[in-house]
Amino acid sequence: MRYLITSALPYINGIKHLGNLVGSMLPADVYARFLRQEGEDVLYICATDEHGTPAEIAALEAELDVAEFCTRQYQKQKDIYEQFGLSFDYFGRTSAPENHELTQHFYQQLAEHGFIEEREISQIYSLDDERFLPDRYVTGTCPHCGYEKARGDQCENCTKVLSPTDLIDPKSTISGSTNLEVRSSKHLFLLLDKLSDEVRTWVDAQTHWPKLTTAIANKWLDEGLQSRGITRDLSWGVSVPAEGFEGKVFYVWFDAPIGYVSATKAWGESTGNDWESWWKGEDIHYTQFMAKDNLPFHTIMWPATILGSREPWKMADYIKGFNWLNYYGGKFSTSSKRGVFLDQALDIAPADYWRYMLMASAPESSDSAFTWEQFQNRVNKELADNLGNFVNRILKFTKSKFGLEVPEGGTPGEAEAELETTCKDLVEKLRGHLRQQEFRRATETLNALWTAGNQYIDVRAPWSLFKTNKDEAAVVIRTCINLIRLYAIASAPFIPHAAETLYDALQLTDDERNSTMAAATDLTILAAGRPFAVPAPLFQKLDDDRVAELKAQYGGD
RNA sequence: GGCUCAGUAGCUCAGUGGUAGAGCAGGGGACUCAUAAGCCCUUGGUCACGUGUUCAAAUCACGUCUGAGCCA
Repeated sequence: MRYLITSALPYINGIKHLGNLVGSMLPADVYARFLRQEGEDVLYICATDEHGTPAEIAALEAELDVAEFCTRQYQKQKDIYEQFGLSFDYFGRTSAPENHELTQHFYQQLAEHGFIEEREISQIYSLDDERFLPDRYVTGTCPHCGYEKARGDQCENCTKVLSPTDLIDPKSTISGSTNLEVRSSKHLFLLLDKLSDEVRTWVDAQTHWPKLTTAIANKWLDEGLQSRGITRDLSWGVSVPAEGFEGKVFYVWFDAPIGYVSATKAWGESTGNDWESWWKGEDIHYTQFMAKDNLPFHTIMWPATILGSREPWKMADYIKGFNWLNYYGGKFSTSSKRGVFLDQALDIAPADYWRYMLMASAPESSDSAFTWEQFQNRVNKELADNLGNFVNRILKFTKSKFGLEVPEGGTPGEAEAELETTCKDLVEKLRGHLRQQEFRRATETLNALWTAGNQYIDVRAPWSLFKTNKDEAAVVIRTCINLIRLYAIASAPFIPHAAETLYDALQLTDDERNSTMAAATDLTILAAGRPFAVPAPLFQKLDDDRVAELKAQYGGD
């Protein structure tokens, strides 16, 4: 079995926030790292989603050509994800040639099998902007309540749904121009209604999906699928290979999921691997990660595209959907700049702190809250006190009493056997949770594993044994140093940078680093006489003053 | 307006028919190797409210209230 993993494609228009990270890329990365460690064949693919009006608008604001804008933003996002330790096998772009080619291919397949229809639709055209405007890019006075900044899709004041032609004194959000007119043009529609039964059959067969995923899929199916436009009058995007559609492109929702396939193709071409077998092989288990707003696209629209293509592309075996991570009661929001963005996060604390904290409070079963106090609490109590301090107390004690080598003498006894049993049980639990992608439970189990070491050392009290029975103390220390290796390996999917620091401190060989966590529960592998170093404390605590400062700076209350 | 989800300990959240749970916070204790960390013990709940189904309800049904979100 090979494991294909994708996380929802981050949109190109700006740096993402913690809410984006926790719901897609981070859990996918933890899962990918875990499976690789288990010796599985893994391919983890992601890409930036680059087409659509918001990208064009953002480029205008930045006074850049849209292609240039996207290239810069792509590089920025890619750098940040690397700093967060996201281990993509390939991080592509939907603007890449492979995606143009495959999008046109999917379209042609759909057209050939009768799932595409041409229709005439009316849209607002801005003469000064020289472009069609999506409904929400037109503002004006609401005919119902008189609110002057009502959007063309809905009035935010009275919540009535509008169409842009309802607005009094409509103008372009982009330029403020009032020089608007209604123009009709031809567009292509994907006949989702004709694919509805096939999609439902597929959804019904997915008995192991999380409740949230199934609920959203069924809701869409029960309401009845409508055909959806897949083209737009824009220049930035994948051109439409059909007569009379010159100058039009595919709508972003159509070409974005194809980015999973096309980025895999780009990976294959750049590494000389057989990319197609990952999408058409029989031995593939495919998992998708995303936040709940993306579930309709991945449970309905994208599967319909694949089914309608009449080609054997791999469909998701498991779709892990996440709820929202809220920031003090409201949503994180890119457009209203609310919450903590990834570049800011890295200025505040190292990546591992965020990785751990976010996975420990991942919004798996319902929306969950981010607060600075909770961040402080998890970092201080769990990372610094439970794990970091354990490493520090062992290595410092060993250095001062025995020197910088694993001490010799004595033989493991009953307490060591008991500890090993506890570790084996907890590691099996942890592996189970990770296999099931239960990330909060996984971090709880990881904490229990760290606690087991603190319990062991407190019961054995090598600081007392050292005075009466040096050999016994040496046994405890050897066991604890092996425990540190187990901790590094078991924690590595969550906190890879800290794990690396521990590998280096223990001066592990490549083989000793690349062990499975199950094999690392043997607490006698690192034998007497091995050298080690004492690293600086693994995690720095956040004090109350710092938290108050962050709350003030980021508006948490 | 329709729909979905949520309401469980001071806080954050687990828990889908069988004696209410975890972490943190609070209280007490023994220890001292360590980033005053760790370990042991412990206080704390009318499971939003009401009615019903059941031998048995946090859990199922209906209704109400509150909050969040989605859709038209």
